[in-house]
Amino acid sequence: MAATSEAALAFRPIRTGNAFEECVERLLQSISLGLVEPGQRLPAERDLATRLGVGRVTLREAIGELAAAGWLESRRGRHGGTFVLDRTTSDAVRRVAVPTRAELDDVLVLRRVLEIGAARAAAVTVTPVVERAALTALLDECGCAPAARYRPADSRLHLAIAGLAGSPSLSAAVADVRVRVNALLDAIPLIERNIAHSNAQHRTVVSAVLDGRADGAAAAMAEHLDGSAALLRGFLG
Amino acid sequence: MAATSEAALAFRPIRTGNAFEECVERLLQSISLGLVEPGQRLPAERDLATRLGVGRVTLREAIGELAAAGWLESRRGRHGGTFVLDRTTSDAVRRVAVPTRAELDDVLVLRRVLEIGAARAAAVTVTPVVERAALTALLDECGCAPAARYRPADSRLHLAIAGLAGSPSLSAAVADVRVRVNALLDAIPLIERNIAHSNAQHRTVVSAVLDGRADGAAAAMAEHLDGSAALLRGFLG
DNA sequence: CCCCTATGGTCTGCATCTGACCCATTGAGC
DNA sequence: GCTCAATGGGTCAGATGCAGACCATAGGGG
Repeated sequence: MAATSEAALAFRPIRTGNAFEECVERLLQSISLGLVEPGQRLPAERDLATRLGVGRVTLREAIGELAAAGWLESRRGRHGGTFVLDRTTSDAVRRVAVPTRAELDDVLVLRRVLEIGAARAAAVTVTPVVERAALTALLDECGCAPAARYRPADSRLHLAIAGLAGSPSLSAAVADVRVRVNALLDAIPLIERNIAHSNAQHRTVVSAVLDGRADGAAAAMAEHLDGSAALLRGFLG
Repeated sequence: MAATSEAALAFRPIRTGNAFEECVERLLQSISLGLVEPGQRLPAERDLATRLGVGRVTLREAIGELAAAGWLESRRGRHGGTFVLDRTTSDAVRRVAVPTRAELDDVLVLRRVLEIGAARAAAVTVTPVVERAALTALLDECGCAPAARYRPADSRLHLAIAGLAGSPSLSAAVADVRVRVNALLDAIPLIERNIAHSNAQHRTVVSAVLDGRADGAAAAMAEHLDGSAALLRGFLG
């Protein structure tokens, strides 16, 4: 039995899909995580292709697909570029493959470990004088965002907290796991009351982080995540 | 400044190398993490290629490279296969690119978050009656292993603890970060006294996990990791 | 002894991906 | 108004990667 799980670990897949699909995914993720906002311009194709480590043709195919789906728009010329559209129409018909119980547990356990650990590490590392302004601004964005834009604002705040830990790899891992969780959250209703509750918990987390209270930050984050996990298990489990 | 780090996150590379190189890496990792042991047989090429998500030709090139380097040996025929060689000769001339201070911090912070979180989760999930035997066996392996085989035994124990959390994604993340840390550890001397110290800490961690003491397991793991981190920072930082 | 089976070894055709090159478009500044 | 620079748009050759078919080899069972 140990041998089975060790083999699963040793011989797990190297590549999940082709470069084109991964490009589409990554760009969609950047939008849904709020890392690039409506109206904003993406880096130039040549630059972006280099950063993503794919060929320009491949990147262009991905951009083309997202443009056709109404997420992006490309403009030529001197100050042209590829721009993120607003898409408030919320015609996002998300394909939400119903997750297995095992898949749900998998991603929720991973998120718990990563985000609680990141919050704790952030509290230890933080220099409040520098970070207070940024974090409170993100808190406000969460508070003011209309329901349709809540998820990206929420993600940005969480990523900012994780980023304070100072480990790019940790930030990337948190971003990846949030993408997986967001896909699940899109399958369940977004209730106004839950948003308010979340915002209160956000304030508690940020306050603990800024005060350097590691255990407090971890506990507050744990409570926050467990609330969202309970929602997911209730609707999907 | 926030925008910079967000861009770095959103537009980070999709693929780190080609399929062939990643295959070589993965197979080497499986060996160095102790997931496949000397004398053991790998899955048949067709099977392994499917699991890794690469073509059989690509996998064969990777195997060929490792065979040329003395890590693997292929035998044809009815009960043939690809076997892991012993390589106690320790002629492993590891290319150890000296890491930046930033890279060192990056990987150590990530490891801290993942492994402490995993140990805590393991303590909550564990069913001692089932797991006690497996964990104590791995503890013994660590205690008895000659210095040349210590690193794999150590890794197997850590991966087993992480595996108790029940999240394949978490296990994979721990495996990945341990590979990175092991590469650094290979660059510094392996001192007998440190091994003894590590083994004592291992016993404390396993005991806390089996008793279901989450905070105790986390604290013990933190102490263990901080010791190794201090060594790395001392030699490399 | 012969045949069957599970394995590594090899070849071929096709899809994908990449880097390099040139064209088309737009607006800013001279 | 002209020119220039920055950008998207497109094409092509070559490299890489992949699925499938087939061959070669060794051992086990009839």
